Amino acid sequence: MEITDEMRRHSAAHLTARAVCNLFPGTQTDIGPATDDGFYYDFDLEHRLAPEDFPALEKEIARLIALDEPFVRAEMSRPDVAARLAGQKYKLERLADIPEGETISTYEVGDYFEMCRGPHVEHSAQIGAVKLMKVAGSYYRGDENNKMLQRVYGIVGKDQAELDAYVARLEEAKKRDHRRLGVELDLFHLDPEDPGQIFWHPKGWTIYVALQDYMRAKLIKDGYQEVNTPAIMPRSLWERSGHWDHYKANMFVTESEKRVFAVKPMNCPGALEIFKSRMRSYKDLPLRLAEFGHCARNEPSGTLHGIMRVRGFVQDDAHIICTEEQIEEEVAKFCRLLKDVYKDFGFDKNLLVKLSTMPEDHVGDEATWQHAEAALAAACKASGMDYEIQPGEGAFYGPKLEFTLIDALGRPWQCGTIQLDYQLPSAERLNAEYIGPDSQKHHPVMLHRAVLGSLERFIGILIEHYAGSFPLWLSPEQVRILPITDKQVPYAQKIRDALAARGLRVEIDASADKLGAKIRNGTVAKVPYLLVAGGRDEAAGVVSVRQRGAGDLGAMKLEDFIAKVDEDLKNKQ
RNA sequence: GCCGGUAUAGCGUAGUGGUAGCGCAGCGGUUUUGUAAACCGCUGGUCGGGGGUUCGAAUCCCUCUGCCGGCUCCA
Repeated sequence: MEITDEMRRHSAAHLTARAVCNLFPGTQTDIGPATDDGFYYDFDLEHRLAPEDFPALEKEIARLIALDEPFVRAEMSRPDVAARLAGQKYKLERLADIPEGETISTYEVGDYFEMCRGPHVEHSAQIGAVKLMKVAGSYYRGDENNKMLQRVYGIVGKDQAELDAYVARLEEAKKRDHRRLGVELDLFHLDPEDPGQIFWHPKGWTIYVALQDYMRAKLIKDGYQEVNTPAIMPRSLWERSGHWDHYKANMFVTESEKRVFAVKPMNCPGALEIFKSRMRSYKDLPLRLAEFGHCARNEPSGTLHGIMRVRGFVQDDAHIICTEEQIEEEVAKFCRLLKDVYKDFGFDKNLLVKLSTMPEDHVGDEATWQHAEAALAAACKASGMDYEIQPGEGAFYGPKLEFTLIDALGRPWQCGTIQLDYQLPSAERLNAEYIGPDSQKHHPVMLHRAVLGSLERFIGILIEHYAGSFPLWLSPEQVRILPITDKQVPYAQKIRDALAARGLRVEIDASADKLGAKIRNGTVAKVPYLLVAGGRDEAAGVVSVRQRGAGDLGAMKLEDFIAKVDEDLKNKQ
């Protein structure tokens, strides 16, 4: 039998549970699966587990591995399993979940018994080396109304060397963390006094604007019209839209002269207000209204994360108001746009596509839902993207496609999305109408969609994706000119003016530093091109080009450098 | 919001009950330099806020806030 990583991780989880039970008698165990990069196990015990407990636990795990006992699989009857699990209340509840008639398998290693589907390693020494990483709270069955258990996370290596290599990789990944690079590269800061709100510094805002301009050009090419709607809108509107009932806890509410207003958490009502501002014909559909709308959501404090999850952010939002027949083509059109955009950033294998289907709590009849889900699926397939289905994870008003990107530490973030909405334009909500070919009034369907998701989150992903070394077109400082002595500063200014006239973002390092230090500073700042301008260069009318990652390219004429830069910009390098 | 951890200068950190240190950055000066760090000097901290224990608290306790790791939720 081939021993897989998953088997070793899952088996390590069992031994971790055994170790915790050995060291802390009376521990209640829940479940402990393998994950993409290790495993976890959930426990309920009096003692608060802490990293200080890890050395003792790891020692015990190592001891159990060294015993090299076999993992013995058995199939047992329900009462027999229940008898063996006596006193383990979570295990017994899990046992009760298993449908009648299904085979119940168990694994036993030494004196440790567990109900488990497996598969496992044959004997414990095959696990390798185990390291515990962190302990965190986790609701039983993932339900916030349940008791919070203690979850221990661990990683597994075939041997100590592989484990060490994995830990080293994690350390490297941490260096890409956007929270760290954001400060190091002077892109933005977050003020503890105003949690979840971003202060964009000149360099970060340059990236932001470059990304927004890029997206704007794509939208206009794709038949969108850009609009802008108020940041603060009245309670009455939010009541009609349904947000007051369903989303109030996440809204910042304010007041003026006894009237209540809320800062918008979403842009959709604004778009529909524009649609409704005059009589519309079926000939106006699909109407694609794009908005870089700034939204404020009062997210729970524990969910905030750098610039990925904040309370103030801008979506590259758009609302497509169309007929039901137009849904499929509009979704397909969106998928093509998204794919085209993501390709420019090299997102491919770290992209997950999910189709979230009808939840239990939903509006609308089932046939409509099925039609809508099929339309999303077909459009997704038509653009050549594979998706996985998340049953019951759709919004109450419609199904959605979610496009999730992975950050430096392997955490998923939903970025792009397209959601079908029959509800908001309906008579019960904002009552949007158009005149059909039959001269009668009809309610349109609305698609909420974003390609990047939020600019803030997407830039966070980009910082980690590029490890701060942005491609030329996004780099806040594209070229830095390094005069070797004060004498070349006028020459440097001449070059700077010539490049700036072409729209490039250029700075001069006129400090008293030596060339070596200027190069180091430019390298640390991850500037794509450093142009050395010394006496020799000035005499020859050239610049000595140093490219990020490639090093010294030697001297070249300014027009040759410009041609090179144009090439990079064209290729989004 | 929940569970756990944590908080020392802009950033990285030392300091376990007895006068808050170091590196980098910043600022001033000297140096005018050819491909990853010149030299000298200076500034900067009511040790996250509040309360308590103590003759004395960065250090021990309580509490609030932020942050970190997860969970729930989400762009």
